[in-house]
Amino acid sequence: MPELPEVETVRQGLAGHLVGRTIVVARAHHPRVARRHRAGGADLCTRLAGRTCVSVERRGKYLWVLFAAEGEAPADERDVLVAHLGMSGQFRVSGDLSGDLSDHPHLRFDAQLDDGRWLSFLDQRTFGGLALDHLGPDAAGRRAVPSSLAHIGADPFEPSFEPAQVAAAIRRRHSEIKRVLLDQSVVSGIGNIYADEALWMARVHPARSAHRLPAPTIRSVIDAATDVMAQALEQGGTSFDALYVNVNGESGYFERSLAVYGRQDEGCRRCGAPVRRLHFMNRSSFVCQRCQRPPRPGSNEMP
DNA sequence: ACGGAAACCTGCTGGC
DNA sequence: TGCCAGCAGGTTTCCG
Repeated sequence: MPELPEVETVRQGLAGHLVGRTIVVARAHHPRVARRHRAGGADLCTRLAGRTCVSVERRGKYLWVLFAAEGEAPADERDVLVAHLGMSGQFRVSGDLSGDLSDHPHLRFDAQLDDGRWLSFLDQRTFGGLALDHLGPDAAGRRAVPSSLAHIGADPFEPSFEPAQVAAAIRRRHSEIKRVLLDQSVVSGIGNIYADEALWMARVHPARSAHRLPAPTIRSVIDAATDVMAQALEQGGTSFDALYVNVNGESGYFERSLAVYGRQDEGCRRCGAPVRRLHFMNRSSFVCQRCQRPPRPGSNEMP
């Protein structure tokens, strides 16, 4: 569910409530919420108690809370709480529209803060999760990120993101362009919705070979992805239903702006031809078949 | 290295 | 009304 704009909306909301706050007590309510924390949920909660939040950061679809140093850990090795929302994760802060969540059927974790508020993590499908980690250098050596995220590439909103370099990396892949866009190690933050929107904007069919696309075309796909995610962020992200909401329990409004995603058999907003739904990589892709021409079978498109 | 499929989950929708 | 298949915005892992 949540892609970069939705996760960034959550990050901003969390930062407003968590920075400067200390965790009084933490509780895990479902075993899967801490499955990435090797020592388990009880250990996670014990270690979180007493920690003070310094900042909330993000790369791609991952969030992390940076804690104030305990002892003499160097600044670039500090402890963090890493979070991923998976398909249906939500962070909520009490005092918002949601009221008391302690009996919510999807409550997986919560923590009381020193201002009396509760931070709650709800997750219907339990693909999301939390883990304690520490900072370390990323693969490019450009930014301190949680050690478990070292393999994730920079996202388009990071200062270290170099569109030309990323375009070249994409072009080296002998794979379909949509598959490469969804590979978080190349560029992070893009999911199924914004991949389809970016490819539509750039008039590129998702099954085209990344290797055979002209460099300027790949660049235009990257620029389109950046633009569409920036526009979505301005509107608080994309919400189809109550599964995606910000920390106050409110929906985003970008759904009404989507050009192709979820618009099967409706008219392309550019040329009016019907939007088609393709089954691709075990998921759905939405394309305008007039604007986005498929690779010709005889073109040696996928060598 | 690449493509495909399955795994991890719950819940909703639509067809019969 | 009930049942079942299909589907959902993500990531990881295995297999050929």
